[in-house]
Parts: sequence; structure tokens; C-alpha cells
Amino acid sequence: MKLTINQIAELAQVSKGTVSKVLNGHRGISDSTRERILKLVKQLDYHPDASARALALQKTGVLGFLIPHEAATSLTGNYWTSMLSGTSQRAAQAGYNLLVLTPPHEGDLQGALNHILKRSTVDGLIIGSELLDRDSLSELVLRKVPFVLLGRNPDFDHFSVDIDSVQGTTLMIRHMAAQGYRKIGALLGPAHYPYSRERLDAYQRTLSEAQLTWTASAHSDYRSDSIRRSLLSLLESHPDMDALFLASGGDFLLDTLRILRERGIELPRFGLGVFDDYPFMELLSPAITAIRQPLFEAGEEAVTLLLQLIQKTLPASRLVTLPTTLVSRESCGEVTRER
Amino acid sequence: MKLTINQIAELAQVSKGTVSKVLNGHRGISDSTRERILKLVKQLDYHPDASARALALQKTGVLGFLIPHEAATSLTGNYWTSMLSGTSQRAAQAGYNLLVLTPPHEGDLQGALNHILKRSTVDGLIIGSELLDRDSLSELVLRKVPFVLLGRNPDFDHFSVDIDSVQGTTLMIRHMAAQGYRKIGALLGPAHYPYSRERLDAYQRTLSEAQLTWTASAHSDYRSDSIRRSLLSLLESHPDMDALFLASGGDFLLDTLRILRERGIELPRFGLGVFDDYPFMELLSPAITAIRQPLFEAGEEAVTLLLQLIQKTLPASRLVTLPTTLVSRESCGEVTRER
DNA sequence: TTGTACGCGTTATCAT
DNA sequence: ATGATAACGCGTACAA
Repeated sequence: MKLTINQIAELAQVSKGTVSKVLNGHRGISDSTRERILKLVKQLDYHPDASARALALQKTGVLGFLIPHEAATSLTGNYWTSMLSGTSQRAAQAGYNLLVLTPPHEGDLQGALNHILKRSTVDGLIIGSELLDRDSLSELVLRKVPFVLLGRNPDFDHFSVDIDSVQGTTLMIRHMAAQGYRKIGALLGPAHYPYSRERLDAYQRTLSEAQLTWTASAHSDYRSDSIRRSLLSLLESHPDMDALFLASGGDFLLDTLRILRERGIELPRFGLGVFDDYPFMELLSPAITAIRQPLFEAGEEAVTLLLQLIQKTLPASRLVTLPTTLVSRESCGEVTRER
Repeated sequence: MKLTINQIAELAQVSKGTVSKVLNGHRGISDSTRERILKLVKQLDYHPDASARALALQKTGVLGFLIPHEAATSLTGNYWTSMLSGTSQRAAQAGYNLLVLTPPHEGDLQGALNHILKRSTVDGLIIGSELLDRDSLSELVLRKVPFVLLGRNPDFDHFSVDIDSVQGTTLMIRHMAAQGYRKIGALLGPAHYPYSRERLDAYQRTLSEAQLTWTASAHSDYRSDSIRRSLLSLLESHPDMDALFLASGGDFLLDTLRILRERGIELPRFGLGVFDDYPFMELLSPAITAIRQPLFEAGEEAVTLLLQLIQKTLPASRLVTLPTTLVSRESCGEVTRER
């Protein structure tokens, strides 16, 4: 049999209401009975049942992390897992449990969200925002569900944590220009993703600030064949390109390196800079210059923000923007000169 | 106001008991009222409250994935996240939610486990078994908590999903021997981890099967300084070593490559084989020969097994062992000969 | 075929 | 300071 509050009450010779008060730190209990109950609770290792507590309080003590893609693809890479890591860490430290919400099949996002919401399984939500439309988000606000966006949504103003794409792109393009590259192309993520647009803009602006008029860019989704197609056509239509800015990490880099090698294009004579840093980049030859995103920290910040929303303490600001750092390595000219 | 079963009942002009029966597919309801209720439910998008349902049924519809290390370290690598990915995928498809249980601070594992259990927040548990002792596991069995171990526990027989360390190690060592290496050393994970022992045994057995008597091995934990120390002492005490078997992935490879380069040891004249495969290994020069572990699949299998335990349908076998595959690349001799 | 009443374990309110 | 009692929302025997 499972231990219940009734049994504790019986053993302590009090009513269950008294036990509840002690457990929740309410005042108006004599020290003697408080200690008697506390001792019993500790001794029997009693913990109030989560479901019953949730029902009574209308709070589950659970945070949901909604990842917009199915687990098989999203949780295999570095991006979402690093954010999840930070989220999990801080949630655990704050005494919350973390539910990983991953659509059962690619595209079932809305359904998964609705399912969770209507059953009120979670107290709040952290949402990978890239695929949720304006209407869904509006409904969340309307229904007063506390939530935080991970990655800003351009046409929906809400509490969110973002990594500074503009600052990162500027950092990288300036660096590439400073290294002497003059015809810097850009391979970007899907055109409808907000950060693709931001990075494209920043890329163009920074180039023109550096008095470089040469420009070439292409979009691609995350499938290898798409990356290959986009990059090949970019290379062919711009044979004079002398450097490439990869505006996304993960498979972008792997496929790009394969293609560059196939075509006999040598780094760092041809420059390469990537948005997203991994430890292994240091071991490639040449090592790859990259923008390091504070993904773990973004996850942490998102939880912090969300908890404030749940507790209705107004956060300091609606938007937390985290800066990136440049990790300068050989693929982008630096070492060439020394040699 | 939140929609409740009472409101549905009222609107449908029936008692809530009837609504409940319809919702749960019980029979003994006339088609007309069933359809009337169903229509209403669909129309208003009603979903029964999760907490209330959990309280009544004594089932939460939630599975827990207990990772033995704090999120900051464990969820940053590839190992746990890949398993988590498979777990999340299959859980979602089976209609379960997945709770990521990660100790708030390194070492708080027992506390976290107890917390979850006593409150009965989950219907079942998938446990990264390496750090849980026999007593804790026994208690789980005693309390009839359905759980599955990810990674077999040598001194505790229970339902578990494991990746075949012995088969993988044998595969690799045979390959290295076939490539002509004669003095193959081994750098293993922490000595108290079960799979370290398994891999060490398999390493020695395979060598002796191949009539190779030369042997050298060292253990290390996952911190860079420890890896460095172990490897350096291994190299120094065995200057004639001509190949190395890295029995763990992740940072092991990164640190090892750094050290080998520092010391001017060239691959593949010196052979290198790693237990754990990553896409980027293909891009290193030379590319790294590796054992590929079916981590995602292990996560999936664990859920499948767990669901059977929860439904009390006896699984076919207590132990699911998944085979590895060898990914042969340049770091281990293959290409040398061709050149 | 449908409705009633109670239990699930906890918390909160209102008496005492 | 403590104790009854009524929610919380749902499932389910059992009665009608």
C-alpha cells in the first residue's frame, strides 16, 4: 500500500489538515505537533502524491520543452540538445520536472501542443519557435499559458530568449574581411526561418560597411541533398568567390567540407567561417573558424524567464539576447599569413 | 474557465458517468447518445485533465528517463542524447510523455530518484544504470516499479537493453590485428563502469585469440586531465606500442588526437580505433575507424520493453543486446596499403 | 442503456 | 492551535 497523508495523520493523532499545513509550511501550528509530524514524515519518507497535489493546486510542477521537430532528427544534433541541457539543468535546480515534448511524427506539432495544453499537463512551456505560427501563439497568450520562446519570432512579440544572429554574423563577416577575403558568399538556412533572414541582412550590411560590394547567397534546408544542390549552384554561378560564410552548423559543415574537397578547393586559400562551434572543429585540418553560440545558457535563461512568468513576477525585459563569440582558427586566413 | 467533464455532460443532457464511458470506449451506450457526446467533445476540443485522470487511474501516462549525470555534462555529449532521442521518439508515438530526470547537482542521483518515485510521478522508468547501486535497484523491484536498465548492470539481473561491448570490441581488435598492428594498447573508461571491464576482457581475449601476446591498458575517467595523464603514461611506459584502441568516445578521441599530434605520432602508421562513431570522424585526416553503436535504437527498445512491463505482458527476453558495426576508415591501416 | 455515489490524495476554508 | 468538510476533475462499481 502506498503511504498517504491520512496514515501520517492517524499515526500523529491529528487531522490530515494539520499535516498538510505542516508540510506546506503554514503557520499556526504548535511547535510540539509540528515536530512530531515532521519526524514521522522523515522517518517514513513520506512524499505527497504528485497527481493529487497537482489536482488540488492546479499546478503540476512540470515544465514542457516543445521541440518543433521529431526526436529522431532534432535530438541527434547539437542545437536542441544543448538548449535542452541548460533547460533541464536549471529546471531541476528550481525543483521543476522537465517534459520533453517532441512531435510523434514530423509535422504533428500543433496536435502535440494542443494535447498537452488542454489537459494542463504543464505549468509552462518553452517553445522552439521556428515552426509555430502566429495564431497558435496568440491562442496561448489568450489562454494565459505561461510560455517563453527560444529564438525570437519576428512577427510575434513575446517573452523570448534569443542568440544574437546579427552580432554573430557581423563578427564573422568583419573577421573574414579583415583576413583579406574580398568575395565572400553565404550559404543560409531555410528562407522562412527568422534567423536566416537576420543573418542574410547582417551579412549584406556588414559587407557594405566594409566597402565590399561583391555579394552571393543561397538558401538551403537541412537535408544533405539540398545543401549539396545549393552549394554547388552557388559555386558554379560565382567561380570567383574566395570565401564562404556558412550561416548554420551541423550537417551544413559536414556536407560543405565534403563538397569543397571533391572540387579541390583548398582552405584557407578559400576562406570558411561557420555559425556554430563544435569541439571537433579544432581537430580538422585546417581547423574551422566558427561563431560560438551560448546554447546551454540560452536554455537556462529561458527557464529563468519562464519561472518568473509563472510566479507572475514581471521579468526585467521581454527579450533576453545572448551574444556570441568568435573562435578564430585556421580555416579563415589567420594562420596562412604566419606561415 | 477550463472545460470539465461536467460541462460536457450538462450540454449533452447526460450524467458525467456516461460521458466518461464514451470517452474511454466502454460499451453499453446507445449510438445516438455516443455520437451526440462525441460530437460535442470534438467540437469543444475537450480533453480530460491529466492530473485528475492520473489521480483516479493511479497512472500518469508519463515515462521517466533517469540520466545518471547532471544535464550540463551528460546532455552535452552524444551518448545520452542519442538514447534520449530514441526514447522520446517511441514514447511520443506510444502516447506517453517523457520526463527527463537529471540530478540537479552531480551526485544527487538517489535523491532525485526517490523524489520521483515516492510521489509516483511516472508510470515507469528508464535508467542509465552505471551509477545506481544494487540496493537502490532492489528497492525498485520490491516496490514493483516498472523499470528498464539502459546498459546492463553486472551485479543486478533485470530487464535491460545493452549494446554489445564484447562483440564491438572483438570486431575492432580483430580488424586492427588484420591490418597488421601487433602491439595494440587500450585506453578504457572508468574501471568501475561495467562496460569498461567488458571491453577490457574482450580486448585481451581477442588479442590472445589472434596469437598476440603484447598487451597494455589504462583506465581514465572523462575529464580531460585524467585522459591526458592516462594516455601519456601509457605511451611512455610502452614506447613500442603501434596502435591504440580507444574504448570510449567523446572527449576521449579529442584529447587523444591532440596528444598524438603533440608527440608527433602519425596516423595511420600508428593505428587508432575508437568505440563510438560520429559523422565528423569521416572528415578528419586521416578519417577515424570506429565502432558504431545503435544508441537511438537502444532508446527505442528500452521504451518498448518498458511498455511491456507496464502492461504486464511478459517480454520475450530479459536482455536485449544490440550489435555494433565497424566503420572502417583510414586511421587504421586500410588506406596505407593502397598507397 | 443510463444515472448515482463514492474514491483517488491533497489543499483550503471555515469553524471550533 | 486544531479539526471537519468541501472542493479539485475524473473513473467506476452498482443501482435503477
